[in-house]
Amino acid sequence: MTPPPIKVTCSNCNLRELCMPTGLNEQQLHRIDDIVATRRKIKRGSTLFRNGEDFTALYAIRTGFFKTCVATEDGRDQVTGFQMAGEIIGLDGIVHDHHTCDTVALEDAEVCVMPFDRLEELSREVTALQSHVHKVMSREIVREHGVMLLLGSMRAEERLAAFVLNLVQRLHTRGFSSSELVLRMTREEIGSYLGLKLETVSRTFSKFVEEGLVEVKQRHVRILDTEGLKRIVNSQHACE
Amino acid sequence: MTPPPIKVTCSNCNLRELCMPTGLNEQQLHRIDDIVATRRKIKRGSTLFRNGEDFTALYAIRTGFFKTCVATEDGRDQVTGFQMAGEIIGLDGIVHDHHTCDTVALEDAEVCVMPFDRLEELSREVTALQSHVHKVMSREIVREHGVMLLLGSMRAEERLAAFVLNLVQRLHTRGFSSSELVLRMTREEIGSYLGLKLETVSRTFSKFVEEGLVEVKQRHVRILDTEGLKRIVNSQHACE
DNA sequence: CGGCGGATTGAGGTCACTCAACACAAGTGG
DNA sequence: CCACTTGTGTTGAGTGACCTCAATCCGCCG
Repeated sequence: MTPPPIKVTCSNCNLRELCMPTGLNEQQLHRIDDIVATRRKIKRGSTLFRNGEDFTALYAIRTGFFKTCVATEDGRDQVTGFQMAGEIIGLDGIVHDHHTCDTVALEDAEVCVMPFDRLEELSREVTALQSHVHKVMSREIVREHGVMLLLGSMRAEERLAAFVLNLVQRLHTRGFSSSELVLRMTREEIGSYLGLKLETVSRTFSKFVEEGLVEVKQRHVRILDTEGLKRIVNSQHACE
Repeated sequence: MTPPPIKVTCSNCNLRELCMPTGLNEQQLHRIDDIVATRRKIKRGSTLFRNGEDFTALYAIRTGFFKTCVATEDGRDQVTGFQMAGEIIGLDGIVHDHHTCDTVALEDAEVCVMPFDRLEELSREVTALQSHVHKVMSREIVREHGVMLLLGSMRAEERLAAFVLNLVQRLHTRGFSSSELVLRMTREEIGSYLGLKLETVSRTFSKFVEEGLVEVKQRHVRILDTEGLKRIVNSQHACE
């Protein structure tokens, strides 16, 4: 069965700079430790929460990789984001006290459970925490603006280039290579996120390979020409 | 004989239910009046704030109609939303202390300026306000999920139908007709929001007219068959 | 080894785009 | 009052990017 919940502290977590406010004093840091009630492990393929479930907590990803997706009544669904270590998920649930999207682990994962009532309580007392919560939500809004721009005005090549660059950049800030990455999601999931069909994603990858921009072996991607990818992203009609 | 000037406050504002928390007691209500520092009038066509400007306040729309848009370096831009009375704008600015999008008045407008530091201060003391701020931000995140779904997986007719239904529904909750509306934006702005070209928007409107779903005379739209529009939105091709 | 999910590639179709002409309303100045 | 402009909206013809359908391939795992 599940092992007994392990008491963990933010104050000694190496992801602290990613998911918690910085510049706290000793006492504030210890108070923040109380926010994380438990950790929870999620097996690859299973959900952290589903559309319709009660909202009780935000989750900070400790390890692993997630996708979030929304669905229409008629069954279509749309991946709204991919999340990795240090990122916060569950913000969608605040407004109606239940979640409006599914969050699925794309590899075995572990999250810190932060009960939202406790988070609100403490952020009334610790200004830095309050500010942090606001910034986390605002960041998500800005991120989604970027996705809307991508979906609304870019062509396939631009979307995929932007996607790869974004992923590798985020991985880089987490200490990984800035030129190599392993995709944790299928072509279909990439396509759903980018508003493309999986075949188009595949073809576009192949085109990048032909042009010498990347090497692709299944889910392993090596970027050969970062600047070339950037040029694709911000030039509506690549003139070469 | 002009009536004595009535000080406009949140506590006697008829939009209170839309932009402020409900269920406050007398004392809390008066404290909230202090949030609104000033009001600001914005002429049609001019901006409330621009990408890059310092973030200092959120704005509650009292009257008028806005669009927000983001832009790429190479000049393309994307309308990320249309906002009307009672809605809150400026949330994008919180994360980096400066705004990352433009907000333009599509008709003469007036907003309540709510300095964000004061809002944070008061929401540390008034729980209902804190909760409200969180919900406003979460609502924006959920709204954007919906737009991503629209941009990522719907065809032109579905997008436009969803757009019109959304607009008229929001107008209806503000006391306007649920079957008639005046578009405050151009076809091009609608297209930018929906990820379509203006010609496609125009053609799709014409198609709706042919099918007897709506009447369109320039920017005046009368909905003849709400159910028909809804059917277009969630069952265009429900085969998967 | 065979089966299976995921990825690639090809051929053909279609929806939305591009380019272009025209319509229409409101405003401006003669 | 009209001619002219300007901004906006409509419509048509042709094109192209992406989709659909289908076959095949690859890596993984029992």
